[in-house]
Amino acid sequence: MGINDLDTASFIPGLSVDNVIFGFHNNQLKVLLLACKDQKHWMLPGGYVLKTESIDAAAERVLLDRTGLHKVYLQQFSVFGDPKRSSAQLVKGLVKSMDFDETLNQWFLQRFITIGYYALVEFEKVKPIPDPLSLACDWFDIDQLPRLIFDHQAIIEGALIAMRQHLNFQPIGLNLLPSSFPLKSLQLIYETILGKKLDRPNFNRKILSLGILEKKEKQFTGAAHKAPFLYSFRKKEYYKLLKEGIGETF
Amino acid sequence: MGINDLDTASFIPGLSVDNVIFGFHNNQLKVLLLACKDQKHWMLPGGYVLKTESIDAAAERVLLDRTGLHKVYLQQFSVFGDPKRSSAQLVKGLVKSMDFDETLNQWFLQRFITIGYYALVEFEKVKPIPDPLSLACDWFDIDQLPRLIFDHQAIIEGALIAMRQHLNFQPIGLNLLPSSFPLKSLQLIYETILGKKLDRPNFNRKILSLGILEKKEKQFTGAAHKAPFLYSFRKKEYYKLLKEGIGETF
DNA sequence: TCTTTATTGAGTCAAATTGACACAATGTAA
DNA sequence: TTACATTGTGTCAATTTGACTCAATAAAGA
Repeated sequence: MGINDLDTASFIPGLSVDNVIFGFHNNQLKVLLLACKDQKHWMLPGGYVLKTESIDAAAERVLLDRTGLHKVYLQQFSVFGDPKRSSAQLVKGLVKSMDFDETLNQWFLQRFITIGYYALVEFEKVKPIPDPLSLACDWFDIDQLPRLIFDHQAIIEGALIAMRQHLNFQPIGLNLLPSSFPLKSLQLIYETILGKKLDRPNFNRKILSLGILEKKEKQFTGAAHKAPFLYSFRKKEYYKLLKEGIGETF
Repeated sequence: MGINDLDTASFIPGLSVDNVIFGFHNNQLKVLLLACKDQKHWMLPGGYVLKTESIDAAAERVLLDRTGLHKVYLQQFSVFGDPKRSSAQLVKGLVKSMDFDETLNQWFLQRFITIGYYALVEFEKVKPIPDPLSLACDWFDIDQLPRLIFDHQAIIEGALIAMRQHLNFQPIGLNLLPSSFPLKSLQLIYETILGKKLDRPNFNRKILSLGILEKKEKQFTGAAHKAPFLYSFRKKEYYKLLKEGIGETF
């Protein structure tokens, strides 16, 4: 699809969705980003909402285009609606670096309200696909993000904060990890999201006591130490617990 | 302001905000609603976003218009963007019962995406004010809601679910209660939001152990039983705890 | 005035959970 | 054969929870 084939007339004007796509790899939480054609900024994979489409469907569509993944865990978490969230200057620079016709220029220069979603995907299953507006599509460590366009840095931070608050209500670990995984991976996800270290024996004891994990065979990783057991989620039990909120005392 | 003075040109088309305004009175959680002019439905106080205004500011403006309150606790919780969320039939009926000019008819017939906010207000301070599009403005018990327009029932339910998940992160009790209050009121708020009964002695023990409440004088209510002590929030300590999330073990 | 009633404040106690550790087990590399 | 990094398991005191009692008290009724 060429750039100028973007059929702006079929989209709701002034509204976009942006996806913060999280994956877990090499013991690190990662975010999928697109390289702007100005060669200076990166941006979140985002898109527009068709006039007949639900916003959730729009977010799914964007995710499919960028990752090739269907049926991925997607959670709307916040709307970003500051009138100055996209600096007019930056937009003009970006638009100039593209090869837009007049209609498209107008489209990109309008004020956008964007709906933030975070997506949790299994890293290994993703084949990053750049879109016609970008040069590349790549994963970044959550704590080593490049310079981002507009308020996209704030959107990513918002997603992390939202995840922290959702940790006991949404199946976050389940969707980031492959079907079987060592406990340490789950612990690292919790640590990254909560932004603090957890005691390993205590973490294991607690997570196992919830009865949502099933022990599987050992994994021989080739690393110079004892091989860990693998676990998988007992989905039914996990979802049941999440309904009430895990470990909510009140 | 007359109905046809609504200056649609200055608003972002297709976008609205709806406020679920909660108050606590007579030991009940209540929601502020407006009566539609079709005499059949009630609706959430909502409004549109000015082209130069942030969405948060729009929600504040609506709240001020309806309650007369400034600086109220407002929390965005979800976007409702199903293309069929407002039945075309119902809209036509409503529009007919009004006295709109053609521009306004068009305005109301378009597809709207609405951003849901919940507001927590001190019941006693509110003087409900109907708007030009409605017949009345009144409080309803959360468990005795009237017939509501569009997806407003779902929006209210969404607000409650969001509050349940925010209970340990947002100052929910503080904003619903007057500056001093008996512990039982706070307990009732927790019970309503969580949808379950709590043991009084245990609730008191736990909430007091957090160190966020300050004991004040006794209150003589005129009721036929022992007068309860009043408490007020120690805001600084409360906010400090909320940053980490109250009672989050992981 | 005495009793009844509803509700509050405070306390008990066994069971469960948490936090802070120690220590042995085990795949690879030196 | 040893060293090393990391895993599985265990301990234990301190704290918290859940399920209760029970006395205190403000007003209403007898």
